Amino acid sequence: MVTLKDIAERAGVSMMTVSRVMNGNQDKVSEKTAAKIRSLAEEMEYIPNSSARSLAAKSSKIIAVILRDSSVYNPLADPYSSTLLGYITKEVQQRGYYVMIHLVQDFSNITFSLRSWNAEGAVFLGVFDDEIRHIQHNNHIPLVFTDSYSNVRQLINIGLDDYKGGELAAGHFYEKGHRILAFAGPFTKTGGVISRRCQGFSDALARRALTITPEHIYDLEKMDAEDIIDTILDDPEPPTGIFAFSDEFAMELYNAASRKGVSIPGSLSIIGFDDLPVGRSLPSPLTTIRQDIKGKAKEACRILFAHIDDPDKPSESVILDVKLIPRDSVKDIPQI
Amino acid sequence: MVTLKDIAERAGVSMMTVSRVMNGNQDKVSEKTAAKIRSLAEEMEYIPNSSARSLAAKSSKIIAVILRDSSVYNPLADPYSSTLLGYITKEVQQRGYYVMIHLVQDFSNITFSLRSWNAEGAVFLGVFDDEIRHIQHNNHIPLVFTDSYSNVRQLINIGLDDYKGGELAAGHFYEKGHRILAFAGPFTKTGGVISRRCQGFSDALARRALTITPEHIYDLEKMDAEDIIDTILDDPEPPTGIFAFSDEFAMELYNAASRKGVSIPGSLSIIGFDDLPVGRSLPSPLTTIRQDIKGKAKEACRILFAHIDDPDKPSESVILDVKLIPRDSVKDIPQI
DNA sequence: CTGAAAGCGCTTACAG
DNA sequence: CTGAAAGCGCTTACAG
Repeated sequence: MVTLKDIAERAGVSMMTVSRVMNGNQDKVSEKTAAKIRSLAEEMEYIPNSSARSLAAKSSKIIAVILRDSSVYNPLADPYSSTLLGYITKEVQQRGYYVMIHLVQDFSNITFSLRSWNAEGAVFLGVFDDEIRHIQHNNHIPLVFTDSYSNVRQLINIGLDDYKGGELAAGHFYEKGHRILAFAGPFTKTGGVISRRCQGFSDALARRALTITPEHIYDLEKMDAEDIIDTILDDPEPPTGIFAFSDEFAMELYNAASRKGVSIPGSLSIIGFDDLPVGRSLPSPLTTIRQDIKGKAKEACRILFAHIDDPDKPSESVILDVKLIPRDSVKDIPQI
Repeated sequence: MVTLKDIAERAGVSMMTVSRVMNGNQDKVSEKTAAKIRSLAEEMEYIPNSSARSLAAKSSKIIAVILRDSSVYNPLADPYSSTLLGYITKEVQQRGYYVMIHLVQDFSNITFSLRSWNAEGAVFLGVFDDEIRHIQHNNHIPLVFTDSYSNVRQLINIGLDDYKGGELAAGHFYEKGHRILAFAGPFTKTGGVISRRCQGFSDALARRALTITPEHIYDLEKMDAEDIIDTILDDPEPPTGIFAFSDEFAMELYNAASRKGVSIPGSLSIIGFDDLPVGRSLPSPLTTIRQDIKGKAKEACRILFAHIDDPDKPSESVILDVKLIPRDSVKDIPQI
């Protein structure tokens, strides 16, 4: 293993000079010496030891990305989370930092890992509302949350205008002539995000003198796509349109409907959320609320690194816009 | 920050004794001292410094997971890769190790990262046939490849019986009365895996006196799902069944067909590969070749850690079995 | 069963 | 522009 010392000896300088050159502090080294050291480093295939740097400089260049784990579920099987993780990793690597993944069930562990590796920052995917306070209290590095709704002040969060997403869906259904609507999402699990989408949806309907009845709010903690279609089939006043909390679930609904002979959008219209590639390829391409996942990753990392550079920067949250993407999964119902 | 030294002082022992207790080498420490140290460590919220341990012991507890990156594509948007990554991460964490992700375009970089962090092992996702030799030459830690076909001896690879997968698909189509078949997959990109699936498919057909014509091998580097359906629609002797290289693409085909009024399996039958959840929820649930992604992750990690424990262990490769899962996307064509 | 010494490869904080 | 000294928090390899 080639070390700074080896290079220093062959260059006839001290370790410090080599260290300075390797770290790009070359304003303080003569260009001649610097060039010599650089070529020597290349020739000798010098690779700096990250552990040693981390120990001495207290700067690890490690960013932890933390996802909620469960014993039954693989968190990276969710396309939204894994896509976001992919973009975040790209952003982090581009800055010369490294990503360590942590799948956690319990948050007492996370402090251990963060501190043990002296992580310089962390990004949390998924919803961790309850634990935010606790996590922030124990970790004094920049912490970026995504999709969190929390009362904690001094929070860095990259979120979406979920409420507006709900409004857009309601508006679109309304314009297309739909009057009885439903919402489907997992209510307990994903916390704030889902309830905001539902709230925006129902408020926007209320403004148009429409109400979404409690029976038309399908809780995915209690039923799946097939159950929903069955329920609709038995419903004396069935909804003509459903707003699904995600494209992935919209697709499940779509397929469950097809299986049971309910045509989309003929008998039932659907609006999804996310605008994942899968929606575009459905037989009737999915009308959806688009969010910019890549943009979310970029913002998360921009803010994260701004805080790493300047720890005293006041915390800043970003709410990204969402957009209605009308495609073919919502039927046009002429009003008499 | 609490260090070994702090605990040692309060316990009235040397750092070495504390170190031994923290690392579980307690056979060499009196139970009384050990208990005292353990409770002190807990009280003081001691968290070992991984960088220091890594530097001193030359054991980092870091496993690198390496995926091929591209400037246009997000490798974690692929459900197979991200699912596998998730399971691998669970396995690694369970053993008290840490996962660092590396998305790489060029393999000269990977040696840098591996060495810099003193990674104890690496798992490669995706296909890296050409570069395997080079990677192995530069890195002398356990390296586990997945889905690789390579001539390199001394290779640790966790693969699948892709050829058999092709045979199973062919056999199933044949039994169901199909006589003109097609294959769809990206030929240049994914290297060996795809061509083995295709070869198994075509060989098994040949054994039944059927040939798959070159025009019926659709290369996804040159066309997409819609193009394939168009081609079939214009085909004087169209295939009645397509074997798609992945469930994800099978779903795209499925939807493209529906959009163009080609009913599945009425006019066109499809067999996928992987058995991802998405296939099960299609209107006609997808017949597919199942692979055990979780099992692949478990095997990869089992072998990886076996080699970390014993570096002289001879390299061992595993070929996991695949299985036909008949569902509803293949039509029964009665033979006259 | 326990400890003193040396060292892992780097950086910080000086001094010149 | 350059370097000698001290130290980051741990483990290895002894010695007793």
